Amino acid sequence: MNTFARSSYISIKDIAKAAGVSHATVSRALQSSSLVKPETAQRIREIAQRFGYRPNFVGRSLATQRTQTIGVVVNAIADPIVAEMVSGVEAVARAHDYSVYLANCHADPETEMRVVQSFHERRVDGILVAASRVGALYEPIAAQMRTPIILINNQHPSSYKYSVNINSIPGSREAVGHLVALGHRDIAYIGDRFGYQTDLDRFSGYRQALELAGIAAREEWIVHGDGKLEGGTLAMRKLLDLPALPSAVFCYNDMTAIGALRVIHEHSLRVPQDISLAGFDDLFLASYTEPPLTTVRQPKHEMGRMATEILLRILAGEDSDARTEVKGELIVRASTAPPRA
Amino acid sequence: MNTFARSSYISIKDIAKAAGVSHATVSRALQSSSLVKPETAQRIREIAQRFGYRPNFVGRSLATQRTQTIGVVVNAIADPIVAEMVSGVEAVARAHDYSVYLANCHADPETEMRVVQSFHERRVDGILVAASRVGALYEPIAAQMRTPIILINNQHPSSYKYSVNINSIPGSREAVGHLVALGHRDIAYIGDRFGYQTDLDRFSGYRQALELAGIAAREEWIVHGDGKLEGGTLAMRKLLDLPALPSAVFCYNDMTAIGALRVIHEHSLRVPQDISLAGFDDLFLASYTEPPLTTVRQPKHEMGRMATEILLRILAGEDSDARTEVKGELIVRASTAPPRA
DNA sequence: CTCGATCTTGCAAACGTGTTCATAAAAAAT
DNA sequence: ATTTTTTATGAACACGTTTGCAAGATCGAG
Repeated sequence: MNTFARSSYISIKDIAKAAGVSHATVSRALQSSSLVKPETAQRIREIAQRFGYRPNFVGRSLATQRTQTIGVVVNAIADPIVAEMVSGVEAVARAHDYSVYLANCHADPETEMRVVQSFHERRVDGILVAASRVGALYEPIAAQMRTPIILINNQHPSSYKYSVNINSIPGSREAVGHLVALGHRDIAYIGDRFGYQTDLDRFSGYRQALELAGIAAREEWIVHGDGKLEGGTLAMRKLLDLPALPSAVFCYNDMTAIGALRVIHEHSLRVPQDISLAGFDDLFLASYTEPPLTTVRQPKHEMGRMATEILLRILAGEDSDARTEVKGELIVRASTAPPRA
Repeated sequence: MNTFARSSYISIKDIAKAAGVSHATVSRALQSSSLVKPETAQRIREIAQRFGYRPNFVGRSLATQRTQTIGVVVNAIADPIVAEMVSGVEAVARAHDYSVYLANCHADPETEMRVVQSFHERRVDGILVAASRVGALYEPIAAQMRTPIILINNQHPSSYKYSVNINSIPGSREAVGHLVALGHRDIAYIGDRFGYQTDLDRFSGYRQALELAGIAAREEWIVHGDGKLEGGTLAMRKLLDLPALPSAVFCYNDMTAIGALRVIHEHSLRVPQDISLAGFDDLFLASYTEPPLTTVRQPKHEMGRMATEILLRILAGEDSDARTEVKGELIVRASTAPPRA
């Protein structure tokens, strides 16, 4: 046995006894209710201070039916995009005296729902799910649990009542449009076969930009990675093995682009002289690759903040639908240039 | 008002009424206590199932004085090392049915302690602090709170009872030794002026390796960044402005090294032909820089896991001191080579 | 001095669960 | 058939807080 065995903490009753009042009065005094005489309140607060009293949130939660806690479920904590989002969530949560539970679901829908259930059992006030694979299927569940669920970048092909999504279409259209404007006509796309809705959208933007320029898409220039660096390398290898090389490559995300960049260098080709390269997300890293990467900035931190603010608003009793959409901003760096003549 | 207004959930009492037993029996049935007749238990479980009953952890926590929750406080959620550690923590926590609170303290000791307090008020069963600026000062606090605190990479110059630290000295000594073995004698160090204990240790290892080789350290080749990429660039510029250039640079961490790498390239120098470069941490990125970075691997995920396991052991009643130390492993990649003749 | 109005306070119930203790019922032993 | 033992159950309290209600205290006006 060690020294951390639970034994009685000092509670509101202890200081009630010490102050010679009822514990109800102590409770009121500590929340500076106007129902208690100022001097008594002061005296009680001093005693509480002296005793080192700290309120017990568990008891309070049981009484108030509120835990001041929100649960966040993500696919992979260590993913830089996710980490940024969570950082945004945590910032506004703490600013409003909420704590945040963090849990991983490894992109598995069943685990995702199990985690949501576990959050519910802990009676979180609200739940945030990033890159949900469950999407609008939550609507009945949230209603039954009486717990609001907000989705960030819903990956299920459904429109959910409360969500913050990045609309990838204009961003990728703009990125590919930028390549077209530079004079490229042979533009490849490296997608993410696990990217679900997001991959579809980015591919959509790619196609729209080509159509707008009257360029026919070429089947063999559409390949897929896994959204991670490795996948980018494999996909880029496939492209470089082709008889006809594209002069530019638009990638599902920065990680994919970084993988592609590496393979391009391995083949002694130069970016952007031989091949232009663009990504999506604007990871911290993107500005530090060789050359710095042209990409579409996804406001990760911001999106975490927005989702949390929506949640807090719902918890405050407002009931506006909140299908918020953000757009990416094209950031032109050194990895894109006109094609060789 | 929206649909998420709190109103009564179904509780153990509801299904007690439905089953025609007391709520005590239901409680027992649901934790499969041997005190209740198997058939009754079965019947109760079925009714609970049908009612969609989910236990309320708040009530349970109040009764058991346990929340099955651990709090994690970190300096910056989005820091890749931190994210990896948290990922390790979450994995073992969830495997043992613990939930984890995550909070940021932005490397500010006061915020750090405030967060610890807030975790205590929520009656977490234990607390993990990564890169604490408070260190052993927690000993009395943890005792008073009756809540175990485990430190990961304690940054306070004090030895704390429960901690998992990386001992940077052998790792950096090995890294610099590797440079020496390659034939380098002019080796610079780029430190982290906010690195506290860790910076001291890595510098120590550097000096020991030099001493071992009978090389005198040169004041002007010891510069400091901020542990981040930007700091690395500034520090490297300072080195490159010197009349006498080092032939190798050992960096406080990979981020610093990546910054340095960038500046070296800007000056049209090559790594490793002109300058060898080594880092510390083995970030995911380190193997994807140009050239891949020689570095010392810090087992981030592992350290998160270990700390959590220690915590769980303490919570199970064991009371062994646990000053665990891990070592880094030198990973030789392409950024180090013999100096030019 | 009395009466109503206004403060201040305590009592008790509530929140949802776990747990101890006593007792009833059933089973086993005599 | 009676006593002892075992098993199953419920009543009651505990956990720490909030809160509606009522009672008591205080005060000012008449």
